Amino acid sequence: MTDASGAVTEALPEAGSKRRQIRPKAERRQQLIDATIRCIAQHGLSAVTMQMVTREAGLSVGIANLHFKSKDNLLKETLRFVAEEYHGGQIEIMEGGDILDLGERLDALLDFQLGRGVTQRQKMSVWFAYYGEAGARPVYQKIVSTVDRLAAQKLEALFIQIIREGNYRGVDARELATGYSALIDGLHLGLLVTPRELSKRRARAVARDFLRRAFPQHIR
Amino acid sequence: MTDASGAVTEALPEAGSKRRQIRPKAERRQQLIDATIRCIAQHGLSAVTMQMVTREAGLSVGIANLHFKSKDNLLKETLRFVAEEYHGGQIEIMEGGDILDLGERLDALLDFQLGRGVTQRQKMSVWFAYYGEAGARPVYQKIVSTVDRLAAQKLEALFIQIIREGNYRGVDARELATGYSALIDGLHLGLLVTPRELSKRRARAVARDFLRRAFPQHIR
DNA sequence: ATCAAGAATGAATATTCATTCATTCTGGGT
DNA sequence: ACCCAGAATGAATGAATATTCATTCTTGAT
Repeated sequence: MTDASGAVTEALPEAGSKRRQIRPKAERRQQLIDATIRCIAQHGLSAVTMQMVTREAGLSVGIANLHFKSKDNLLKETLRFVAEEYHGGQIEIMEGGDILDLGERLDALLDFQLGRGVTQRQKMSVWFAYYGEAGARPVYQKIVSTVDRLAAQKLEALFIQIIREGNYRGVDARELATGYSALIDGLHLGLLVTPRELSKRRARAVARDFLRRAFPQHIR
Repeated sequence: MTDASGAVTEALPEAGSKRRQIRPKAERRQQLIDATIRCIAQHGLSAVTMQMVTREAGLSVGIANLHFKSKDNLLKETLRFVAEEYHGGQIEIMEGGDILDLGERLDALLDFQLGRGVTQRQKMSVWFAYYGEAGARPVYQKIVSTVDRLAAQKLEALFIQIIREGNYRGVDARELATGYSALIDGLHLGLLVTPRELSKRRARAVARDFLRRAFPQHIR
C-alpha cells in the first residue's frame, strides 16, 4: 500500500502496529502471564498453546521461551501469580490495621472473596483449571499449599479474636476456619459451573448466613 | 515360537495374553471409561492421550474410536458416568425408603459424600479435572448442571422435612442446602489439593458441625 | 465344516504443537 | 553518527497425537 507521496506505509495502523518494541524483562513476563490467564479462562487449560498465548499478548512465539524457559514453567508461574494475588488480598484484609472492628473486618473479607474482583469468570476458571491438575501434579499442590497455609493461619487467628471478644461457647476456631474456607471454595465452584443455579447475590447470602450462625453478635 | 509338537504357541502367557477377545459393546465402553478415569487421576486431564487410555484398558488404539466416535466424546461420556454415579448415590440415599429416621438419613448422606467410595483421590481428581474445564466448555457445564439440579432439589426436600419435624425457626431450607452442597464440594477440594492440611476425619467433623449447628436436635 | 457379521487390530497419515536459533531490530551509551 | 548488547522475531524442526481403514480374527449360526 502506498500513500499520495508514494512512500510505503505501515499496513494496518489500528490493528496493532508491527513496530518491534523493546521492554524490560519484568514487564514482558507480566504481559505473558496476563495473556495466559485470559487464554485459560477462554479455552481451558488443556487447550492452551504457546501460539495462542503469544498471539493474545501481541508478541511472537519465540519470546515465551526467552522469558520463561518452557511452557511448563509459564504455566507454573501463572499459577503462582494467581494464587499470590488471591491469598495476598485476603491476608491484607485479615491483618487489616485499617479496620479495627472485627465484624467489619469479617465483612470486608467476605466482600473480597465473593466480590467483583475475585469472582470474575476469568479468575475462577484459572483456580479450578489448576486444581483439576493438582491431583496429578505435585508442583501445583505445593504452590497452592504454601500460600494457602498462611491464609488459613490468619483466618484462624481472626476467628480466635472474634470468639474471645464475643465470648462464644463451644466453638472451635480451627474447625470453623476450615469450614468457612471450604464453603467459599465451594461457592466459587458453584458460580463457575452452575451460574444459572447460583447467583453472586445468593452466594454472598449463604456465606453470610454461615458466619451469622457462628458469630451472631458480630454479623448483622 | 514353536513347542515340541511344532504347533505355534502363544507368546507370553503371564504378561497379558495377546488373545483377541470379542466382547459386547457395552462392556468395552465401560472398560474404556474406567481406564479413562484412572488415566485422568494419574496423569491429569490435559495429559491424557488415546494411546494411554487404550493401553491402560489393555486394548488397541483403534477400538476407542470404534465405540466412542472421538476422544472428545470419550471424555464427555466419562464425565457423564462419573457425575451420574455420584449424584445417583446421593439421590438414592435422600429418597431413602430404607432409612426412616431423618437424622440417620442425613448421617448416611454425609457418610456417602465423605466416605471411602467418593473421596478416593481417583474420583476426586476426575471431578475437579472437569470442573476446571467447565468454564471453557459449555458441554461439561450442561452435563453437571443437569444431574446437579436434581440432587439439589432432593436435598432441599430433605431439609424441609427436617425443619418441619424439628420445628426449627429462622432457617431457610434452600439457602442451607446450597451452603451444605458448597461446603462438601470445598471439602473435597481440600482433600484433593491440600491433603496434608485436611484429613478425612477432620473434613467429616467440619461437615457434621455445619449440620449440627443447623439441626441440633437431629445431629448428635 | 463352513461362513458371514462385525469386533478388534495397529501401521500409516495428517495435523498440531513446543522448542530452537539464525537473523533482525532497538535504543542507550560514546 | 556509530556501535553493540541483548531484546524480539518467526521459519524450520522434530516429536507427539488423533484418527483412519485395510486387514485379521472370533464367534455363533447353519
